[in-house]
Amino acid sequence: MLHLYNTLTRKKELFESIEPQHVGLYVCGITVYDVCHVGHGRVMIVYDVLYRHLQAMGYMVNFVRNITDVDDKIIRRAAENNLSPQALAQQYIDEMHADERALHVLPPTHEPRATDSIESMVRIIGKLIESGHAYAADNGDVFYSVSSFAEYGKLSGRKLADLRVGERVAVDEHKRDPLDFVLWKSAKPSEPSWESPWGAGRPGWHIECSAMSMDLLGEEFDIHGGGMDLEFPHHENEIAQSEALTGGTFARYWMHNGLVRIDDEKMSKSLNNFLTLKDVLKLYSGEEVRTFIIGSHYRSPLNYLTESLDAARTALRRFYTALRPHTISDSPSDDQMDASYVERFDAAMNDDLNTPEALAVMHELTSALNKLDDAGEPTRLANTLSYLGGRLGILQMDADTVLKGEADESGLSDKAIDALIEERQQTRASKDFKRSDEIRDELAAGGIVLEDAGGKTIWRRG
RNA sequence: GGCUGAGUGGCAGAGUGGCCAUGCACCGGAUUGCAAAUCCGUUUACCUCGGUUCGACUCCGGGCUCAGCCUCCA
Repeated sequence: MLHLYNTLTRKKELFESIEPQHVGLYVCGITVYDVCHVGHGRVMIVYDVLYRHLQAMGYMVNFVRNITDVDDKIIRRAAENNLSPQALAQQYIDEMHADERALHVLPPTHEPRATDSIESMVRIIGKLIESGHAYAADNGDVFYSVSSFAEYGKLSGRKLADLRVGERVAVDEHKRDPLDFVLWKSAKPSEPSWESPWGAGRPGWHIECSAMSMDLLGEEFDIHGGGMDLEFPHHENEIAQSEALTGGTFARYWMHNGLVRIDDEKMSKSLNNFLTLKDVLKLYSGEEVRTFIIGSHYRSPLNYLTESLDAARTALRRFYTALRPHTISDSPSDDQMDASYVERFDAAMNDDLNTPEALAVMHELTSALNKLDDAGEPTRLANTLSYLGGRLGILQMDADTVLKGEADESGLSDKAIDALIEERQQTRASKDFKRSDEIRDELAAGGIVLEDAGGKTIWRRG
């Protein structure tokens, strides 16, 4: 019984899919004119967790996450770098995929590019003009007429009269109403363009999501997600275009994730205070970043704090330390797991993806696992912990490998460490504790921590 | 100005009308040659003012503060 908070109704609602056992999910992806920042990482991870949870519930999920590969900023950046817009976009698409892999984000079912759906956009725009919802200006731009759609504002809860038009941005003289937005932009000579009944041009931003989602999910689908900053105007405009076109409902459930802050200030490209995923991934593993992000609820603002990233690192170390001595089944059956923890985990996830609560269940499970001796069937709990980690996209690596980490260039090799540990064992056996402690200090200076357990010594980095 | 949403212990962060979140940090203890890891225990809380109630951090109302959107933005 999954409940999701629906921005349309401002309430948590029971999720019911249009078709039993199938879910259509559309997420606004990235405009590829620069490398991804932590905010993009949050979107990737939040909807990846939703995707995994829906699949775990038994749904066949058609997950579409688009790529915006034609846009003013792409054109400008490409010109600055003497690249074609296509080449620039491709470069950042590759970078984005590398970031996603590092964060253990599953590929969506479809990853359409705006430029592959131009025909659909032109078709939709044509129909909107026919039905009086859009008009072509004499300069070749086509605008959507906001006043033609009676329900405009229903997602973001605003009334047309309340919007502060022109306060921050000059109003385009070609618009009949200042709130009208562009569907088709006439192209300047050097820009990428496509032929249309209104002359050579390129699509506006909002229309592409309507076209791609309808192409791949149909006119009405289950869930539409994206960052909170897209709620207005982007998603409001998507609804206006799509529902004016079809006369029906566009997306049933609208989900919006909270924004990432840094030093308690909004992170954005225009403020130039954004932290790129690549920079963060130099300091923390993808799994650590992921754990940090699911450590708060997806609708809350998330402040990037070194302390919080460190806490995520410590939490993962605790999980992996508990798993380390056990042999884990890759896909454990129900009777190889402890149902009570799985139930509590599911209950948390079904409550609008309460991942912090889900992690709390995993921590309690870890405590229980650490308390058990061999007679208490610790493997069951270890399997459960590993399984639940997988549900969130973490804990899927070999514990020993993760905890040992990788030697940096100047660091001690695994072989050298093993040799020192062997020497320490001998000095300890002969009660030469002065020397054995020297060895341990030496290793500690190289970031190696020793743990003596059950007559054996194991080690980890960091 | 309009529309959203939020205010929880040293930090992060859930949740509930009356009983413990959880993790990290701190303190005490167990274990250890000493550590590490682990376990046990203790400490610190619910912005403010009213109201409802036997009882509110939890419900209702006012106030204060903060954030997002109203411009491109995930």
